[in-house]
Amino acid sequence: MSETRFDPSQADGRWQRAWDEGACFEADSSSTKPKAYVLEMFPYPSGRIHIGHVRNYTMGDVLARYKRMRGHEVLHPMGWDAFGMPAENAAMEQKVHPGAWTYQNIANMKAQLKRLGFALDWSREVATCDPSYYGHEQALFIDFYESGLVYRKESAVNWDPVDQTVLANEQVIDGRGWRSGALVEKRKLSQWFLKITHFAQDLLDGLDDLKNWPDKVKLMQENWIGKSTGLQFRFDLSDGDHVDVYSTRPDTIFGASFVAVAADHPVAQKVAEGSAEAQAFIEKCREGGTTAEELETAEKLGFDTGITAQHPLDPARQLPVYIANFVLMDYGTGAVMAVPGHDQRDFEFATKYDLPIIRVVAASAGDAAKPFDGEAETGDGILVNSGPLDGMGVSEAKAFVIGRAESEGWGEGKTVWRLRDWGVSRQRYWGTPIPFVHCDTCGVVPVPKDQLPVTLPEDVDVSIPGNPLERHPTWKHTSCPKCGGKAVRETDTLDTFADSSWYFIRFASQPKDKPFDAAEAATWLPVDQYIGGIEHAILHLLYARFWTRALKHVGKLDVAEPFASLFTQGMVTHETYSRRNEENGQPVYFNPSEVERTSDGATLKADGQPIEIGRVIKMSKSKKNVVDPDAIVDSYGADAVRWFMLSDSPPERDLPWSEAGIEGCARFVQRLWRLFGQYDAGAQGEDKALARKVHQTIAAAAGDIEGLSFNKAVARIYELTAAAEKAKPSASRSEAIRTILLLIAPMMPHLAEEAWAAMSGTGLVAEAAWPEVDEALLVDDETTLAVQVKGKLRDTLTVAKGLPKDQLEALALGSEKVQRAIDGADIRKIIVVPDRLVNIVI
RNA sequence: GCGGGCGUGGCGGAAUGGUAGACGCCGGGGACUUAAAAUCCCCUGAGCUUUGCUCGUGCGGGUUCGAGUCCCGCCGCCCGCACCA
Repeated sequence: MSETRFDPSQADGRWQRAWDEGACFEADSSSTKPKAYVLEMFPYPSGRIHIGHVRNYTMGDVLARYKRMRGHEVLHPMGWDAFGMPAENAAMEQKVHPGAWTYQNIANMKAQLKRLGFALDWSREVATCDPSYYGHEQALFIDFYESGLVYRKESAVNWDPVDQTVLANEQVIDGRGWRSGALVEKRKLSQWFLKITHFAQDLLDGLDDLKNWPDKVKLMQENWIGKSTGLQFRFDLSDGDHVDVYSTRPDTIFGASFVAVAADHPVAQKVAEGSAEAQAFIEKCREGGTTAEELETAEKLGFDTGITAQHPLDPARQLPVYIANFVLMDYGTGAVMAVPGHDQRDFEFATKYDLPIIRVVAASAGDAAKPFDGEAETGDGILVNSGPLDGMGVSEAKAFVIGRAESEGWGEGKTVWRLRDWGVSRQRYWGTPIPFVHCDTCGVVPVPKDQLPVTLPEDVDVSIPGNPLERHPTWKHTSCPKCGGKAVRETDTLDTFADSSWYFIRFASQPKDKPFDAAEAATWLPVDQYIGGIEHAILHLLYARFWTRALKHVGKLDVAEPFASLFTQGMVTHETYSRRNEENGQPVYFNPSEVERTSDGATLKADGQPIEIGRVIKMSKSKKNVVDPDAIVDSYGADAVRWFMLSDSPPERDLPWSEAGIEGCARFVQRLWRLFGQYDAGAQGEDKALARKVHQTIAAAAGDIEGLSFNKAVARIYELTAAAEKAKPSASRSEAIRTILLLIAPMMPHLAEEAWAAMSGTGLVAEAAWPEVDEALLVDDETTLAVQVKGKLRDTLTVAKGLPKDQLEALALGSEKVQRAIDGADIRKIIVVPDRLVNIVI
C-alpha cells in the first residue's frame, strides 16, 4: 500500500464495476439462507437525485450490506414511481412527451445512484409507467372489481371553469386555478372508488401487530381511520320531513340548540328549490377548495332555513335548522345536532349567530350555571340541565340516551368511521388507464384480461389543458367485449398511490404472465425493514396495507401486513442565502455553490459582497438551498458523502447539510486509509484494553446498526479509531485495524474494498462476514463510581466492579471532597446503586 | 381548524430516572515546515471571590434521595389533512 492518499475518483468506479461483474447484490429467491428484505421508498423520477434520497438509500444500503455480512440472503431492490403530474407539467412547459421526459430522468437518476455504490439488485428494477408493470396493475384492479372492492359514485373535484379541467389540490392556490387564475368550483363527477372502508376494522386491529412501527405513525393511522361510536337518530322537521343526524356525544342531547346540515344535504337542496337566498348560500359553499383544511379554517357560515326540528326528548323544544359550511356530507349522515357548550365549532357558530349556549356537563352539580370561558368544554364531568340525565357521568349518560332512543325507536347506537373510500379516478393522461369500457347496452364492462394491458396512446398533445385521453381522436373508441357493439374506453387513470401500493410485491417476484407468483413473493414478504419519509405516514402506508388485504381477499397473496418494520427518516436541510431585491423587496435566493461561507457570515462569490444567511430549512428548489449529489461525489467521493449522511444527526431527525461537515468526513476517509496502511499481519503481543474496546465496539455497532442508530455507530467507530491510532503495534492492534475495516464496510464500501485488497484480504469485503464478538472481552473489571452529596456530584472514584454496598459506602465516605461537602452534618440516608453511584443524603 | 412530532454548548448531537454535553464540526493555542497545505498534540457550556464554587437541557409548576428523562400547564418550530409524490 504505497499510495498515501485514497483516491475515490478512480477507486469508486472500479469497485462498483467489480460488484456488478460479480452480480453481488442479485437476490436469489430460492436461497436457503435466512432472508432479509430491505426496502427504501422508491423515488419519483423528477430528473435529479435529491440529497434526501441519498440519505434514505444510504441508510437502507448500510442495513442491506450489514445483513449480508451477517449471512442473510438480501433483497434490496430499486425502481421508479414514474407516473404523475410533474411529467405532464414538464410536457406542457418543455414540449416534450411525458414518457420521454420520464425515461430520460430515470436514466440520469440511475447513473447518479450507481455512483454512490448502493448494493442494489438492479435486475429487478421496475418503472410503474411501463406497460409491463401497469398492465398487471390493471389485472389486479379487475380482480378487485370482480370481488366487489371497486365501485363508482359521484364525488366532488376542483373544477377550473376557464381551462375546463380538473385540478389537483396543489394546483389550487387561494381558491383559484394556478394557471388560469379563475375561481375554482366544486363539481361532481362519476368516479372510481376502492372500498378501503371494507377493511377499516382490520386496518385498525392490524396496527397492534406492527411492533416495529413508530408509535406516532400508528397513532396517526388510528386517528385517520377514526373509529367512533355514537348515536344516529331522527329529528322530525316542521315541514313534515325528517333528518337523520349522527353524534358521538348523545349525552349532551339536552344542550342541543340547533341542527346543521351540509350544503349538499337533501334538506338543503329542498330548501334551495324554494329560496333564491338559500340557493345563493349553497353556491357560495361550493366556492373554494375541497380540502379538509380549507373547509375547517374557513369562516363558519350558516343559513337559517326557517325550518325547525322537534327535540326528541323535550316536547317543548323546537330547534332551528341551519345549512352550515362546516358540516361535511361525507362524514356520518351529513347533518349534526349542534351543542355549542361542548363542541368548539358549534360554539363559534352559535356565538356568531347568537344561538343559545347551554351547559349540560359540569365539574359538579353546583356548577350547573357556570358561564363558559370563551370556548366550548369538551372534557369529562357530570350531566346538568338535562332532565333525566342529571347527575350521570358522561359515559353513563351516553349509554342511557342510546338505550332510550333504541327502545323508543327514534335512533340507534352506531359505529362511524372517519376513513372514506379511496377515490382513485384521475382525469389525467400520465397514469395507469382504468381498464374498463362503457357500453350503451351492457354498461360498465371490464377489459378481458387477455387484452391487457390497456396502453396509453403515444400521440397526444399535452400542451393544452384537459385530459388528452378524453379528446384523443381514436383511442377511446372501441367495441364492447361482451356484446361487440360500440363502446368507449374509460378515460380516467388511476391515482399513482395505486402504483406504489404493490411495487414491493412485484420486486419480490416478477413473472411475465402475472403480477407476481404468490409462493415466491411470500418467501420475501413482509418487507423486513421499510425506510422512507414521515410525509407518507398515513396515505401511502395505509393504501399499501389496504392493497395487501385486498390481494388476500381475492385469494392472490397470503400476507397479513406488507411492512414488518417501518422507519421514518428526517429531511436534509440547509441554510438559505438571499438578498433583497431593491425594486420589490422580495428576497432573491442563491445556491450554496455561489456563496463563500466565512466564520462570521457569507459573501457572494460573484461580487464579494455580504449576503444574508437565512434559517435552516428543508432543501427546496424555490429557496435554492439545494446541493447536487453528483457535485459532492465529484469533490469528496461516494464514501465521504455516505459517511456524512450517517454521522451526527439521528436518522429520524432532520440533517443539516454543511460544507464543513462533509470536509470532516472526507478527512476521516483519509485518516482511516492511513490507519489501514499500518496493518501488520505479523505483529505480536497483546493489548488487553484495546482488545476489550474492539469487541465492545463490534457488539455495540451491531446493535446500533440493527436499531438504525447510525450516528451512534459512527461515534463508536471514531472512538475505536482514535484508540487504535494511539496504540503501540501488537497483534491486538492489527486485529483492531482489521475490525475497523469490517465495521465501516457497510458504510464506506469503496474504501473498505480498496484497503481489503491492499491487506491481501481474500475476495470482496462485500462478501465478507461481520466480525465475531468475544463475549469474555465485553466486561471491564473496573468502573467509575459517582459520589453525590444530596444529589450533587462531589467526587468520582475508580473502583473494582461488583463490590458490595457497604464497601462502596465506606469508599465514598472516605473521600476528602465528600467529607468537605458533608461538613459534619448528620447523614440521614445513603443510596447505593452498585457499580454506578453513591448518594449521601444529609 | 384537526391530528402527529420536536425543543440539550457557537453548530449537529450523546445520556436503562443515577457523573449533562460522549462523538463530530466550528473556534483558539502549539508542534512539524524556508513557507504553505496536509498531519499531530492541547484547550473549548456560562459565570465567579478559580485547591474550588454557583448556574445550566424552550418557559412555569410538580413527583423523587436524585429529573434532559416521569406528571400537569404554557411557548416556539416542523410535518400531515384524502387529486403533490
